[in-house]
Amino acid sequence: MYVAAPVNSGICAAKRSVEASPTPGVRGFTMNFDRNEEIFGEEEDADFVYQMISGAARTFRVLSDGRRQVVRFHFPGDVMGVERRARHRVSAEAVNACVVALIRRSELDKAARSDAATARWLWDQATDELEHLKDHMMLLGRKSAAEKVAAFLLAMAARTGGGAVARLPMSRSDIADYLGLTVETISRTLTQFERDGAIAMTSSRCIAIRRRELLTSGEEGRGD
Amino acid sequence: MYVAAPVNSGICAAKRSVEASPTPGVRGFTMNFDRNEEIFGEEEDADFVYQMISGAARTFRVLSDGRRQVVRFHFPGDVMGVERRARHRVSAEAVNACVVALIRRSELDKAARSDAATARWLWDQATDELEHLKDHMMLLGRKSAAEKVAAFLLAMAARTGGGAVARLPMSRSDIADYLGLTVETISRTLTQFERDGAIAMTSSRCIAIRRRELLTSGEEGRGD
DNA sequence: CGCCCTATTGAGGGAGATCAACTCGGGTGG
DNA sequence: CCACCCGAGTTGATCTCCCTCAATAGGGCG
Repeated sequence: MYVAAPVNSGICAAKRSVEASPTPGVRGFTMNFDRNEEIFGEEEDADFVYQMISGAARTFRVLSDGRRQVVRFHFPGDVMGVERRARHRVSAEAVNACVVALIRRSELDKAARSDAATARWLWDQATDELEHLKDHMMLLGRKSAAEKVAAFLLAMAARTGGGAVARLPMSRSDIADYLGLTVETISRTLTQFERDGAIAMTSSRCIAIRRRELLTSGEEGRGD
Repeated sequence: MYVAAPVNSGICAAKRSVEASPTPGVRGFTMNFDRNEEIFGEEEDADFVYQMISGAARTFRVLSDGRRQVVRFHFPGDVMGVERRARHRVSAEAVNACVVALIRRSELDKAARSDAATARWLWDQATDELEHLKDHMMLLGRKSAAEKVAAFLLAMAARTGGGAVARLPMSRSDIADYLGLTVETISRTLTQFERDGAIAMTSSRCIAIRRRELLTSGEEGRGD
């Protein structure tokens, strides 16, 4: 069950700073967010596109009864808030303290119309997300808990430390809502992986891959 | 909503025919496909973008052991095969006999660079699919079988016959692989809905919505 | 009419959820 | 420095929803 995180307001004044452009041809500014702070909300006007500079964030949707689905975790370089319509379709929160570059959508659109590199960048961001979501649909709809957790560990390991160690900035609850499972199942599955010798947990947020082959059954091996 | 111009069918012998453009500023040609025929395959070169003229199609991915996830059903006006990379990430098949317009990707890209309307059209297609996939992730990850089937029925009813009747061109197996369930569960859930008086099944492929309120619990009511 | 594919129904089992207790670890204040 | 506290994580017991396996019923087309 998702419970809204307390948001420390009142420090917004100092948080905004003029900054160099993280994207081709468009200037933006950065904001700092604390752990669990909202970056933007579902149904909010999609006036900005957000690019992660440092830290990690999650985008997600919540049902009226509190069930939550994490759509994606975002790391430095990743973009959030690219939408078709005037309003966001997901909410975004900081997983840990992070810095985010905000680019005004109107300026980005204008730049994209004249600058091919910006248009291309925007297109790549959208189609990159499409690919990710298609992959993740296969996982959500058709994979077992063990396969889900294994795939997640390998993906997290791939993006940090050369694939040998998965560092997890997010909580078990975040992982559960990302994989369509519960925290208990995440925990039990990791314990089982450790018993099998597939992984070693230095701490709950730092997991070494010991025997990759035990985690790769059901992998699709596209390797791009 | 894009409505297809009438296309002269019945010329299956010569499946390819030069045809007018379904998209702004780009000429394409159409092809006819029989039920269950492949339109394009995963890992095939993404040389074309495909627009449905008539009939229905499914895009999907398959794991090595045969598990299948249907990503989306496509109806007249919908586009398939918009990709970032050089190869398709999903396969597409005809659900029933259908006509599809093929637009060469290289020409579409060229047109998009010079023509704002084409660029806009391409962008809308991609972001439209993004929205759909985000909606569907919530369904796959966090909804019960009854909620999944109910949402599917309402979505299908919405696109045919003013929302009162859902006409289903696809099989139970297609629906199951779309919703992350089994055919048996689909069947049982529909039977239960009928017992509850929520629906009436004229035939297995034609379902009337009788008491919409019984199907809308857990709906998110965005209404756009 | 008979065939084959699709859909439905039934019985039983299992993967993962739920409910509950306990442990761990990091931060805070005395 | 240590006791305390509180959130995060783990573990256990039980339940249940949905899957699996199996048999039966339609329904379209030759």
